[in-house]
Amino acid sequence: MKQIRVLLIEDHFLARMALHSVLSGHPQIKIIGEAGDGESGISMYRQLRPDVVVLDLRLPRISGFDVITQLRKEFSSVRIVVLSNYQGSEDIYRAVHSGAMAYLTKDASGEELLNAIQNVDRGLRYLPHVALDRLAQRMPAVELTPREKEVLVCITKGRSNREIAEDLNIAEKTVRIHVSSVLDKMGARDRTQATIYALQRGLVHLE
Amino acid sequence: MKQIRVLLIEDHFLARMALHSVLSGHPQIKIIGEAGDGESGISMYRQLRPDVVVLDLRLPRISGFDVITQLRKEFSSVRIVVLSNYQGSEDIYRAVHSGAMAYLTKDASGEELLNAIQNVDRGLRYLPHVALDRLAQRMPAVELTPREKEVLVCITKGRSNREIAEDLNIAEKTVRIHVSSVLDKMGARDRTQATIYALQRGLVHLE
DNA sequence: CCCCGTATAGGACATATGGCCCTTGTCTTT
DNA sequence: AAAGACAAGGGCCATATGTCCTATACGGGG
Repeated sequence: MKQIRVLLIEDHFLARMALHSVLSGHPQIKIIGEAGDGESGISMYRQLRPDVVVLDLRLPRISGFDVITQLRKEFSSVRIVVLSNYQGSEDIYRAVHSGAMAYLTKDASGEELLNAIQNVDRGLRYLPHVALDRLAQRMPAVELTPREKEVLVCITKGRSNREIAEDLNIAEKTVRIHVSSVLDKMGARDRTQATIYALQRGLVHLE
Repeated sequence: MKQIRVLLIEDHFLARMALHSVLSGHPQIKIIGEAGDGESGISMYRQLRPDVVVLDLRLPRISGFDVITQLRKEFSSVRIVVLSNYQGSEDIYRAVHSGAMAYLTKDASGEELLNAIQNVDRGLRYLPHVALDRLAQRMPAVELTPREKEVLVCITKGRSNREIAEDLNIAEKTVRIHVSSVLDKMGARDRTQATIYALQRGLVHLE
């Protein structure tokens, strides 16, 4: 029976231990490598050519998204299972559209993880109901323009229109325009709601 | 050599596996029970009387804080190590003041966890620098009154002053008063900043 | 009994915010 | 060449937000 060769890319020690003990208990899985950050994860992929990568999205230095993009560029057939703490629609969307084949949150069960890995190894997607719901819920995906994203980030930092104008070296009038379209596109009534939605959807993150 | 008898209270399967594999690998630790929610955790404590409890703060149904409070009421000498995803000062503060002896985040190393358990078993506190920093940082802890907390919660849900007035059945004028003192006490300039701070400090949580 | 904290609320006021109108200039796509 | 998206900005205006001052009422602690 063919074993699925798995590479773990996960910075949290405890989470790595968890994955290790769940997966190594299963005869069909063989963990052939573990990386604690994106760069070493990528270079281990180059050397080991695993069947499936299990990837955390929040990594030090470079993000999980970057890892997906980079791996897809070099190895278009790479099979990636994303394992994230965040269930914001934006993270799911970005991960799937970067080329991830599965998206699990860290409250997943062992079976779910196993199923995901097996499916992904066969080239099939694996998205739990929650993830699909979030994606659908996001669907009215009115994309923000780059400038609007910048403005949104400022808003979620608690900056006033005037301050944003100074930050971006534009007139406050222009900031208002951008704020208006951001609110419109996000379905928010004011900047506080926009901030909450942006955080919920994973468009921005705290700290 | 005396073994430390540990009870795990943690709802996430993967996290339980992680704790299990980290701790059971160490000869000085013996896991004598695992619970997936607060109620069963408390009843297992009554039966097993472990030396140390390792507790997650986010649990289904009743919170980790409630577990701490309840256990402290019945067993004043209970030794609790809190393991949380959240590093907001409010969570740390509430956990420590409820009677937790240690506070670790889930990016902790194996050694840290082990040290924490050993210290706590001997009746000593174990708070990493980060946790102490957060506590200190919180210190200008101007307590919000009950009403102000209610108002703050409404604010962080994106409600307008008028809506809050309807929610709480008071005049909008009164809401403004409460909002003002909330902003003042939190050092925020407007409701958006208050929302951000409240989330960062763990005073409220999303979803 | 009086003071303080809390919750309630009115009046007045300055400013921030957000909506609606319109214009200009630069790119890209058709 | 025309159409469309994006960025920048002016003018006008209604309303939301937040502050200051004053006042009433309830409750507990000194």
